[in-house]
Amino acid sequence: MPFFELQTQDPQSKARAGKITTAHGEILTPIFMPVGTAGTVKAVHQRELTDDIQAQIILGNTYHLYLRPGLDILEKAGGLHQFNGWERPILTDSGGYQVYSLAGTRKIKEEGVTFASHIDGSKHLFTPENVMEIQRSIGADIIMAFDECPPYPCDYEYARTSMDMTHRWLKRCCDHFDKTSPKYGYSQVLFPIVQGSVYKDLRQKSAEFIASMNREGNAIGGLSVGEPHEEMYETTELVCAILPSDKPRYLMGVGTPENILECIALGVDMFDCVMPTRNARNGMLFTTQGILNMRNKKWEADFSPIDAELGGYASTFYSKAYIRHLLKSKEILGAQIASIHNLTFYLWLVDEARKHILAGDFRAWKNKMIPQLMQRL
RNA sequence: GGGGAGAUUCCAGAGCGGUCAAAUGGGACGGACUGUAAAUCCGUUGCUUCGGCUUCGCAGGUUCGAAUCCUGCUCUCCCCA
Repeated sequence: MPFFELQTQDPQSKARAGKITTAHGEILTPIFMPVGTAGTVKAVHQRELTDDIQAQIILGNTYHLYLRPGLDILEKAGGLHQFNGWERPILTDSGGYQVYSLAGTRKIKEEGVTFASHIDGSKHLFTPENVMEIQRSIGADIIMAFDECPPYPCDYEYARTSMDMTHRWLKRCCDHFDKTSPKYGYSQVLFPIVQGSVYKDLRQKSAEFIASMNREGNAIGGLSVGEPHEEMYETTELVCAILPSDKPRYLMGVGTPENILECIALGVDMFDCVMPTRNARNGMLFTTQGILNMRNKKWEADFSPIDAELGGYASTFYSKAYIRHLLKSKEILGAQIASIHNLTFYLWLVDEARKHILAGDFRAWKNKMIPQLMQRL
């Protein structure tokens, strides 16, 4: 069984539909992957993820899981799947994003990155080699290379130096990955990550290097860190043109519904983002009709459902007024319902995209949907 | 009946002669959030024609100047009977 099967190429864009096969099941692409950093998609049960949201794969995070609960517990459990009861595929990020987000508490060297734990301040060195080991212990189906996600803006010299180091780290990741074995009896694959900030020559060089490593799939990192959308799209387009079309392309950390549809049109197959869950907890709902800030007074007495058209229990059973009440009262159920709804919407979005790719009218559908989905209600 | 404490801007609660339209919380209203240090963070919250103008239980008074000091009144709360 091939890891990736390209099923349809949209005639009017670079959009594709495909199928990824892992030891824990298939993933139909394009796909959105809910983020479950600490072994949980925040505020959402596994059963809700499968039955209501129809998530096909979720993320975990190397840095967070290594610090807590720790590798001994994960290994005793038999890996993350056994530990959290999620039987479908898992992808783990390598901690490369924490090199960016925890910039204040880490130090980068050629050997690796030393983090001061955000939990207790203790020092931990992450190297390409031990990050592979940690991800073997976590047991994700897809694991990520250890990289540096540089900030934006980022001057050319920094971007180039950082990219070169990420490439050297990638070789070390691949070497170590290839000479080690899975710990739980099923296979894992390693995705390398394109860097190079917003510099086209660097991105081209990086994409060529990453493609040459010939792994089962490839990722684009270092975007959606504050750059203008145009730069994000141009960079994604340039990189997608170089990354092989017979392997899945994963755009890390993206994004808004608009970002996702535009990048599907550029040839991206996989996405992840904290936006549907974090923003849900903070009161923002994404719906088929547009974006709602549920804390706004205008929903105070609106007893219509969140999104009747989307369907699904959380989106149709509860009224806007009730959700507003829960969120304003900081009741836990508000975060739960909002998170389930937003993820249901995100999975609906990529499923619709896939259907329209298969039907051959993706581009027209995308152009019609973006203004509708992004309007503020 | 006796003794004591207090009334501050939506609420709680600082302030105790000028630097006070009045700290700090909360609430309310608005905003941010993109490989999660996030159930988090930020802003606004008396009126204004932006010169100022009315506020700190009520009424007087002292003072160059009062939320802050004095007198009376009204109302709360606590303790003992």
